[in-house]
Amino acid sequence: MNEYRTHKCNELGLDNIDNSVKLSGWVHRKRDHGGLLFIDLRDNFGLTQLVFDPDSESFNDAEKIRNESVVMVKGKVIRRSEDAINKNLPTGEVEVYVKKLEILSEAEDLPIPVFGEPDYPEDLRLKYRFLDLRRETLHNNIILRSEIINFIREVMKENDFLEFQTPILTASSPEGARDFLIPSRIHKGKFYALPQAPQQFKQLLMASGFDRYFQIAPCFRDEDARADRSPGEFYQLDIEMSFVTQEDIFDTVEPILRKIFEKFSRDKKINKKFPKIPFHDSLSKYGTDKPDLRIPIEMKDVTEIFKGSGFKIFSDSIVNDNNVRVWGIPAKKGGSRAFCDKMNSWAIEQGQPGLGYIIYKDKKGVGPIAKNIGENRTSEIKNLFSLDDSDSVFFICGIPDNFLSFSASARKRIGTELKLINEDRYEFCWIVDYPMYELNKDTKKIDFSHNPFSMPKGGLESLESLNPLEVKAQQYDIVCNGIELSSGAIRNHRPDILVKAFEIAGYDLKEVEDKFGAMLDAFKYGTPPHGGIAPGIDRIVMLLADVDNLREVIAFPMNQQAQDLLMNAPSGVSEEQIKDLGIKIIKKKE
RNA sequence: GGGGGUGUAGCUCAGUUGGUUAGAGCGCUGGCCUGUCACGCCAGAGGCCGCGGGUUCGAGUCCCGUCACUCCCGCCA
Repeated sequence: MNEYRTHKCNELGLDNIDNSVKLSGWVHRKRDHGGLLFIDLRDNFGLTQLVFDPDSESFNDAEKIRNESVVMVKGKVIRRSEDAINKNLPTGEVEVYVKKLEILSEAEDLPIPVFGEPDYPEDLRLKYRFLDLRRETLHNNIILRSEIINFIREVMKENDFLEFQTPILTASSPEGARDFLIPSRIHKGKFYALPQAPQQFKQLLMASGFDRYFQIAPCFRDEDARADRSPGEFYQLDIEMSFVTQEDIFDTVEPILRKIFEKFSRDKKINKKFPKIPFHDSLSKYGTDKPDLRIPIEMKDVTEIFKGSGFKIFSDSIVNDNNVRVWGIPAKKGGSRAFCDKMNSWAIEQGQPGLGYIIYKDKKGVGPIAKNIGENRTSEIKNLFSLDDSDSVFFICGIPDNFLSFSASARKRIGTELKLINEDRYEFCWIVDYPMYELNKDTKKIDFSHNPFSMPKGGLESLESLNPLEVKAQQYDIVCNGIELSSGAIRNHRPDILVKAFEIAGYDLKEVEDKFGAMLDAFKYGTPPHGGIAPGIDRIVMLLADVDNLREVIAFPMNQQAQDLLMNAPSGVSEEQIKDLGIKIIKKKE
């Protein structure tokens, strides 16, 4: 092949017997028998076993070399004897008898081992990320990521999307997350911001007549991290389309996502048609707008059944406050005292008063609640949830807004504990009909609940005639296995409707012109109806790599405190640099 | 900003009711070993028990504080 190798480390087989070959790679593992020495040589592609015996001139070098050193060997491919074949290795039928070994780069003692990839603390893995990245699992995840992105480009191109680049240094925008700011040297006292998403740019590209846009877009938000949220930066498959309705976007994006998942999912199945679940239905069935549909549990409102019943804790609350609801969470095969008590103590740990339940056995319901509400109501509940002997049902009572997130985690907990989750599936759904506005709990003012640039359902008319909290947006999310992949919307491309929409949220015309002048301007000179979506690339790869942490699919991630332990960012800078920018550091006092 | 978890050898972890010299496996170093592929066997080095303070005759162990990492809440149009 070249000066360093004739073959890669996954290539040699019986066809190459007696060939003289050259291989280069890392010393993965040594097995030294004194009179005979084996080295597994590793490169990006695979492993090949090297053999040395004391006759080889390089035997001494090979004995001394440390793991993870980079070497080049010259030798002859020989057939392994029948009992020495390693079936786990694609090259396991042969080995290379080494005549010459040259050390290209010697490794010191390793701070983290590559071979066997034992668990190591994450801060060490991040500090020595280049070693961590050599380890098989992470190495393969990053290769998978590359292949997925490559395939995405192919599929997008097939669907007539053009790929664009948009600015990284742009202007701060008032809505949304905290911006990363870059001080301007030329315009002292002014700042660029890193884009939270290329939202306005992609809409401007539609105004510029490009019809279909996509970008593997870096997005920057200065917010705190989660396991499924990197601090600082992440990538979106950013999509925008002209002359489309919400349905057109579903019809385009759903097959694209299915294609990507089918290609890379190995053995997991994808649901055939992504159900469209209205936001409010999702909340009342699953307690969240990112439901994990692998859990076959749907909650139901059972307030009417408890009203006037003998279970005073619930029936009194219902009478005292119109907004109080009782929800039931069915638990198939959860009808054991041990399980229900376990759930109850878990609920108490979560700061709840408890988690009441009915267990069904011998054709009837048992437990304190069943006793208090009587046989009729107990069997009404049984029928409502189609329950049977050895099933149970849990109850949550209160104001839904307050218990929503608890109900969602209870549902998830029940599903996990009873092993009801089907791990072999990707269950996608669309969440639709998001409310346009919501009431800010602190200020009691009306806020945009999601993207302020979404087109309200019913256009100007509904903004003018409906209670703002009733207005739905042409806004949607796509969710897979309980992970929100993306939000999207049909955009509000009409200046009159846009101004009205902002007016309702308390912005006057001048503010809108100030902050979104370019877009508002563009809309004045002929802009097609358009909309889009932006699925998170990191999360897609995370799902496909079947890991539960984003750092397992990002080559050089930051830790949870938003530090890059490898490059040592963020770091201090010189007085000179600070002065140049015309800014001052306020020292934190101890 | 708040809450939970963790912190003992390079790593993973054990360490009894507060009681002598803090252990094991992996890794590392040295030695032996011609068919291993998680090679094997023998020996050795390696510890501020995260850090600071307190209680006690005595603290890895109890108390207070603090730091680091991680998970979650807030936040993420």
